[in-house]
Amino acid sequence: MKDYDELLIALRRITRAIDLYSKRLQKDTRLTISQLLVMDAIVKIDKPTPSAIAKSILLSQATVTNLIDRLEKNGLVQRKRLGTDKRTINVVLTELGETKYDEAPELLQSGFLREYRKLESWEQHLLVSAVGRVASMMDAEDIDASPILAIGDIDGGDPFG
Amino acid sequence: MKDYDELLIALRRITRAIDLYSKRLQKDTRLTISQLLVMDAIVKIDKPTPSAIAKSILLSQATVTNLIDRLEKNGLVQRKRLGTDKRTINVVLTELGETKYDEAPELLQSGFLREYRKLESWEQHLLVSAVGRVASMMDAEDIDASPILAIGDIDGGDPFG
DNA sequence: CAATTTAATTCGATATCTAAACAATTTGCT
DNA sequence: AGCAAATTGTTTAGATATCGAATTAAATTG
Repeated sequence: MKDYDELLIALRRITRAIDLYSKRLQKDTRLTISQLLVMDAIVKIDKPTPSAIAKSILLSQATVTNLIDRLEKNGLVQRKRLGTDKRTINVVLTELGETKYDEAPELLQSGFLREYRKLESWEQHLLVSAVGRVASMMDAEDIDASPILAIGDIDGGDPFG
Repeated sequence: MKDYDELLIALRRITRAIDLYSKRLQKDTRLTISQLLVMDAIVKIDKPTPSAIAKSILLSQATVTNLIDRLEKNGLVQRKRLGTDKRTINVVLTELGETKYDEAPELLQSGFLREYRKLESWEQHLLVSAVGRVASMMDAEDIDASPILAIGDIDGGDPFG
């Protein structure tokens, strides 16, 4: 039993719940949470490029490319080269994309939102601030993050190539 | 701007931080967080079968099969049919697996743990309880979870308030 | 103009799920 | 007892998400 076991479990429950919700969304609407976030970013960012989208929703560029691929294949967005810099791509919603976006469901489980909205304002703030605190502690740059020492090399390979 | 945007962002930051840490672990030690959790379960459960492991670490059986495959391929665990019921499989650590398990790093980022351990006990409890609360609200069975309505209905909204 | 930087994509992994397939056991009914 | 039906344990198949590293193409710099 480690001192952080309970926290670890709670975090995994959350991660899993979000994943399962995303999969249910996909089944019902053909859109996952991540795909919806991309569409949301497209709507809200000025000239939405893949890199700008990635930055705004905290995903790697590679992941965003992948999500745009999928959205494009389903006819919800289009890639366009608009600017003078021919490397950059602008992503726009198609008409179908606009429609789906307007009809899009919430990004968190309805059961959760129902509960959340029942809370007193101070309780909501408490939760948000606690979760935000954990997030900050967790994604802070791990500066002394030299290799994790515990483990010797598994395959006996030469560490210096 | 939705009332839960901030929470959503914090949750995504956490999810991502965990994922990135898992990938770094994999690079350094050839083991991911999930794989370590499986090994942990094998050590702690009495006669560890895939289904018992799945239940104990909150993953689907299919995912656990996948993780065991990988651990087995790397020589860390073995599948054995021990009981009278020939359907069930027991998973055991190999000698190498034992060694790696003993040397295994923490399951949360060292930076996080450092911060976390600096907190007063009451603060730790506050965080754990807040995160736990969110987890409960999130993975509660969404009973009325008939299809997600938002899509294409929009004629008067939530039938139950 | 060569070298470097930047934007995007491709590549190769892993994790994760549901649904379907398979195998072995248990149950139920005659 | 005997066999079909239902259940249970595991794996397979087919998706998506996600990343870092390598690649490609275009722009910038020296």
